This record gives sequence, structure tokens and C-alpha cells, in this order.
Amino acid sequence: MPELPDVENFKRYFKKTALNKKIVNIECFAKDLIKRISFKDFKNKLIGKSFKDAWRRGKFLIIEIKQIPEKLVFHFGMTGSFYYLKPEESKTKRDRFIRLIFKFEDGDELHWLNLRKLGRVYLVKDLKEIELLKEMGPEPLMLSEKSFLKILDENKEKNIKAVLLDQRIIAGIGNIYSDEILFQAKINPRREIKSLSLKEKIQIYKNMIKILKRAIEAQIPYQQISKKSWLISHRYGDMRCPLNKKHKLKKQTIAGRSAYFCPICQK
DNA sequence: GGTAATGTTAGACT
DNA sequence: TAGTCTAACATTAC
Repeated sequence: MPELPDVENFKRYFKKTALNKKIVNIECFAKDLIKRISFKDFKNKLIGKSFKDAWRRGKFLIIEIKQIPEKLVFHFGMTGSFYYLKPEESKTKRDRFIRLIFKFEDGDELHWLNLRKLGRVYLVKDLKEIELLKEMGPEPLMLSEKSFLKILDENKEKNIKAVLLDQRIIAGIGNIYSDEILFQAKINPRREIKSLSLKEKIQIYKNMIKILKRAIEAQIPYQQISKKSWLISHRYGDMRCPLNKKHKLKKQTIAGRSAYFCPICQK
């Protein structure tokens, strides 16, 4: 589920639950998801330490550790989440897709779930060791309209959906929210940047900010967003355009992903 | 059993 | 050269 709003909420969840507790044990059920360090070293480095702070960059979650300079970095891939459990719950609520467990001194546990195993975990001194983090574009919610327009200008030849999806151009937007942004901005996902008017570009910017903010505020995974006026709740459902029920949504491969859009409302 | 799925990346193609 | 497309990764759900 994780795009920017989802990872932002994982961050809040993590900060609310897992900070400042001594780690007493770590278990891993998919050791190849831990990158560039053996599980043994990973475990040795972290046991006895505690998490100090957490922040987000694009779709990455970065955890500061109190006693060492290394940072713990999570990427959730296409499917992933956290689950924090009290000792009495951890016996019964064992999800099938737990890949990593941090056990704390007080008996609480933080579970990292990753159904499709496309997620990754790193422990690095320097975030630049992670290729994509090093090349990551700006955070959309920190971006002024002016800078956004400049970015579009630098990518004139590309397709708008491809640009929104490209983490090196703008961080954190994935397939679902790129579709939602283009739907609410009424822009066809096949459009090339150079064909967009200034007004259309500003529409995209405004909707990007609005949608990301609202999705964060909703504090739920995007699948549960049930706002009828949003595309999200129709792409998995009736495939009707929220602006006009007579319009049938289309699904097409654009920029390598399945894009859902209304061929009539999105010009 | 086939197909598609929220992400990323390498390599081929145009 | 630059942009786009495809397959691969691992696994599940429909």
C-alpha cells in the first residue's frame, strides 16, 4: 500500500509506538530483504540500542538510532506495513507475512510485514549509500508552485504520468496517487508535458498538494479511502467516473503501469 | 491456472 | 542521446 501518504502514516505510527525502548531481540523470516549487511551483523548492531527518531523521504522511512550513527531504513515495496503489539497480543495476532520483528525490553514487539517481499531494509551510516535515496527528487509537499513548474519545464519531452511517478523527479508519488492527481486535475495521463498549458500545470500542482495532504489526514491506507468524488474508490469498484456516472473509466498501460482514468473528463 | 497487483531497476528498443 | 517499454524480482488474491 505504501506511497507517500501511507509511509507518512507509518512514520507517525512508528514514532508513537517504538521510540526510546531498548531492543532486546530481533527475528527475521526473510533474510534477503535485509540489504548489504548480513542478518547476523544487523542484529548485533541493533540489539541493546533504541530508536531515537523517525522521518520520511519519498517512500522511504528513516530511523535514527540513539547509540550509533547508523540509520535503519525501510522501503515497503508494493506491500508492507508495521504492526506494534503488546505482549499479550503477540501470541495470538501473528500475521502470516511478518518478515522482521523487533522485540523490546518491556515485551512489546514491532512487526514489519511485507507480503510480496519487494520491500527492503538497510542499516547505513550514510543515506547516500542507497542509490535511490541519493538521487531522490524534492518532497512534493515542500515544493513551491514555482519550483514545480520549473521541474515540469526541465522534463518537457516526457509524459506527465511518467514524471509524477519518477522518484528522481518528485519523491513519493506512486501509481495510485498519480492517477488520482491527474483525475482531479482533469488531465489525461497520456499528455506530454510540453502540451500542457500553464493553467493545466497549476491545476496539477494544486491537486497534488491537496490530494497528498488529505490522504495523509485520512490516516488510512488508500484502499480504504471511500470518498466518492475520488477516483480511488471507483478504480477497484464500479469503474464509473465520479464526475459523471455515464462515463466508464478506462484502464490502460501508461508509463509502464496500469493507469485508470476517465477518457471524457480528462483532456 | 492465468493474470494483475501500491515499486524499482536493468537492459533493450525506438 | 533521450525517452519509453519490457521483464524481472516474490508472492498472493481473484
